[in-house]
Amino acid sequence: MIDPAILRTNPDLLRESQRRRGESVELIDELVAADVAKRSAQAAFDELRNQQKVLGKQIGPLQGALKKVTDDAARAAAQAEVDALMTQAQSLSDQVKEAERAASEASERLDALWLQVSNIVNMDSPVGGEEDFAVVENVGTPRDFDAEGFAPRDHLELGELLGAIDVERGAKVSGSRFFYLTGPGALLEIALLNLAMSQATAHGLIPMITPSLVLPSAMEGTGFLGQAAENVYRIEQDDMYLVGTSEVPLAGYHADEIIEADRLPLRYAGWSSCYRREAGSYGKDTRGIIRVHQFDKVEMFVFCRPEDAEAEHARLLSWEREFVDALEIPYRVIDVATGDLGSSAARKFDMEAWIPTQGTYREITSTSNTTEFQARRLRIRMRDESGTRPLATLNGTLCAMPRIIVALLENHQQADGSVVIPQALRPFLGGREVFTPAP
RNA sequence: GGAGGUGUCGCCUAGUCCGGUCUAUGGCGCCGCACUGCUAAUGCGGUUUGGGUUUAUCGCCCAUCGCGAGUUCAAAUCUCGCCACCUCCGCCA
Repeated sequence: MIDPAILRTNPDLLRESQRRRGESVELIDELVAADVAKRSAQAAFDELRNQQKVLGKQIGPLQGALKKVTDDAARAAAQAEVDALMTQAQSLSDQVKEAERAASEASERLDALWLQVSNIVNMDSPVGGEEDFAVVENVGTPRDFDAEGFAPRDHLELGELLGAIDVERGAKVSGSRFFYLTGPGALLEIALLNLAMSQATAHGLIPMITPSLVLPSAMEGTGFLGQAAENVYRIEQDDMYLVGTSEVPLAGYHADEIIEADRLPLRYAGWSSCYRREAGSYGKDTRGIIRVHQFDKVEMFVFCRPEDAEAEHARLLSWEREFVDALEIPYRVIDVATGDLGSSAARKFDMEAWIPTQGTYREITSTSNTTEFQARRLRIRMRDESGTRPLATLNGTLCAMPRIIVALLENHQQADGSVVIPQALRPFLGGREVFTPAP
């Protein structure tokens, strides 16, 4: 949700943001009208309610006094007075109820519209759709397998050769897009987890293991029930959702809280399974584990002052790069275009790893500055000298297991199908230097 | 899953039986001011959150007693549903 004051002071900013996203500009006009309607309905109710309270305050004492009157004539007079007030109060009560109904309807209409508005884009984000990203930097050099004299195997072939990945049995047990990590594959994930967490704690992030099943409020608050809703698993029987990222439980962690400014920034590294329906991606990435319904991920999440958010965003990106650098994987960083930001992000940087057998870069991390958007929806505020106000939240992938494993296997493979383990990972694999094909 | 109990403005707490000066009591903490060599102590005032009104200050109005409905002229208080926590029982990795 966006600061409602912007609607009154600078609606054109909202219109421009919607335009850049390729979303409805008319929505802002509806919003302006609904905002006016809501305020006037609320004011009408407030006024009537005030009258009702004033009247109510006269009735109580009068009724008390009535009991003490002994003189018959005086009693009748007092009774008449009470009756008159009661009559008045009764008709007022009907009006109050009607005004209250109107006010709450107007308020719900306004809220419903607000929920449709995506975050205001950062004006530095490249404008356009998925293909209109800007490349920020290329890091590392893809290997020249021709020069090395062999054709690279893809990650699935390598994974099966090493006894590390089993998608066939994944499909047998859970259907397509599910997999097992076996033997060295399982050890590799655990090592990656440990490397990620040791880096995260070295930077002062608080390690977290989070719920992966959440209430609708957490899902809605993080903005995943908008355009992204079709990719979310819902447990209908209990009205809960499986999270697609621990961003959801980490953001929700401080919902409804007011955090003292001197505790900020609060930085977390959450570990959880992630579930994605991958609706509408039939036929895409059907081979291997690039696109799966369930995987594990270490996600960074930050709560900070809004004025620090951009610097914090740069910091998250630098930590993502540090991790991928340590794994010696070639990659590029892209500045995601406005049409591809998702509803919550004002700006987003993705890291894309070079995948030799695809001859292209594929997304392995993503870091978003969601400014105050999620904090407003989740009612997370901070308190400093100037009072109480929403804070900013940011998130970034530290290690999404399947895609890191894909990049690792493909980029570090050797002609005989073995895979060299990057130096940084070896301490977490008992000093092992290479994975070799199972006999 | 069953039975019982609890939920009040940062923390603790009064109020709930029996609806109306509850404009929610008191303490702690915190903020401001005063007093005082300094500190401490003391005194006075302030201290939930959100919205509206106001150029702004001051102020005024509305909502908010776990959440939501209901009864009533009027709900912290009565009724119903839900949620969370605690105790006991049952079941369970």
